[in-house]
Amino acid sequence: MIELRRMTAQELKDQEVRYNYAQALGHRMLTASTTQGVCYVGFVTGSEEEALDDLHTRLPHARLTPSADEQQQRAVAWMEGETGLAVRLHVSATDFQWKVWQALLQVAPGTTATYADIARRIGHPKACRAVGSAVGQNPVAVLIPCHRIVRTNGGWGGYHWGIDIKRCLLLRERTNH
DNA sequence: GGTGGTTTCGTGT
DNA sequence: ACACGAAACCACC
Repeated sequence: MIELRRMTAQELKDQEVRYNYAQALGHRMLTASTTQGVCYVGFVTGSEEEALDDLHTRLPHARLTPSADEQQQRAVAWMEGETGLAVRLHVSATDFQWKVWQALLQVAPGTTATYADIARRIGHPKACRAVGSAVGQNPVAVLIPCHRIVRTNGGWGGYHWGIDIKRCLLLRERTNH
């Protein structure tokens, strides 16, 4: 069970964020959290510093401290298949991004949806391109399954952390479900 | 089946 | 006000 909680503008402005590196899905990952929940999950595709840069880009006002906590550990366990635990997410979003990310949570494991599907589902049937942008800005990889969104014409679409990782995630889910 | 130009809309500047 | 996307559509070859 994934609980999605939205940061207020005030929370975004002055935020204590703890971050920690972990191993999941056969990759090195970076997780981060506020006192309210997990605010970032990303793949470490290069150096740890580069991964931290990506986190800092998404939360420019956060005060980053290296530290682990229970919500981060739950997120990692969830990715490894322990989906019984509740994981609380705490993310900053525009109204449009909020609708898109909630729609992503409705896409079941082992299945995919297209950018146009998501556009229809949130009531903006022509905003497929804007949906693409919003999907790409998802700060919580895997738990908010932006990797399950593909192109109408059958293409893979893109992936913030590299198309190879997206393919791995989809192939893995396809065989496990 | 593949390519290229056009449409479309939320964001960051 | 303007340019840019993790897109889609249509025409044309």
